[in-house]
Amino acid sequence: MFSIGELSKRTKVKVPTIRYYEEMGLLPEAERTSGNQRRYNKAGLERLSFIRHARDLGFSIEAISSLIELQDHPDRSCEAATDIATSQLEEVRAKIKRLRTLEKELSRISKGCDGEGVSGDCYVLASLADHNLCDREH
Amino acid sequence: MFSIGELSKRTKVKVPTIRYYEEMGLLPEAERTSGNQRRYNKAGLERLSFIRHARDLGFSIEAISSLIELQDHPDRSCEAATDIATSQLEEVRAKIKRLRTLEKELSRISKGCDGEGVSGDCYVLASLADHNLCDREH
DNA sequence: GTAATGTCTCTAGTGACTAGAGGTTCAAGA
DNA sequence: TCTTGAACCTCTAGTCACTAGAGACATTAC
Repeated sequence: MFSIGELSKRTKVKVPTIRYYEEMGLLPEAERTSGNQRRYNKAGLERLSFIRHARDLGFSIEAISSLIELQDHPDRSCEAATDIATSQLEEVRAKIKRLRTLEKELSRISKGCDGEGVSGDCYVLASLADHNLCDREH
Repeated sequence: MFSIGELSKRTKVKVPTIRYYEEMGLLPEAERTSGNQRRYNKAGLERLSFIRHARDLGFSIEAISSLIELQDHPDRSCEAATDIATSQLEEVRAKIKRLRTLEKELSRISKGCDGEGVSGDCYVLASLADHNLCDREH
């Protein structure tokens, strides 16, 4: 059994974040010492690692809730889990696509001004003011 | 002179968002009718278009504040503007990089399970539980 | 025994909006 | 001129996933 600080060190999840996950129902309510401090065991460590890994991959708290629910019932169909992962993948792909468009446009705009003139002549500011100076939709 | 609803239609920025921008100081306080309703002119339309364009490109409210400040002083050096644009570009590139890593990992994980088994055997859930099943850092 | 560190709960703040309540003003038609 | 209905006003609270801070209590090391 170890403290919340120790759990934090091992998982690299900050202490207030651990308490937050407990409040959100991602972590079960922890056991307590006589002085009311939380104590964790290996199961707690594994669950928090799971959460942290899923968060790192961009899953929402809600999605992680569903994934944990499934993990706790190994006999259920895992269709929901693969659905969640697939839609997360699609979201990531959509974000990449959008960011790539932004990147091209920002890169073009940035190159238009070396920052050595005055703002009245600045191509960056002019581009933002007038959408027609843009190459593509964004 | 036209109403906030008309401005909203022309810029495709929602009415409450326009009021929010005013509160944040991005838009100057609008003129009012005797009945206290906001009225805008061409200058207001142009400024809001500028803001919307910058937001679409991912600039923060704070960054836009600085850009507007420069726009209002055409005689100042535009170095700050190019700096802001460049760092926005770098941020976008960093995000893309991270998302690409996530995409690869999520794609690999998703392919590991067709969703037809039970969750006890699900590769998606197993991968999340055990970081060692991952190909790379993320 | 004492001091330092860790932990507790609670409230409020972040960014960029969005939603809703409850009330007022405007523009158009009768 | 009157009425109706849409648009507008302010204010508060909610979103997401935390983060910061206050003030009090617990634990650990010496």
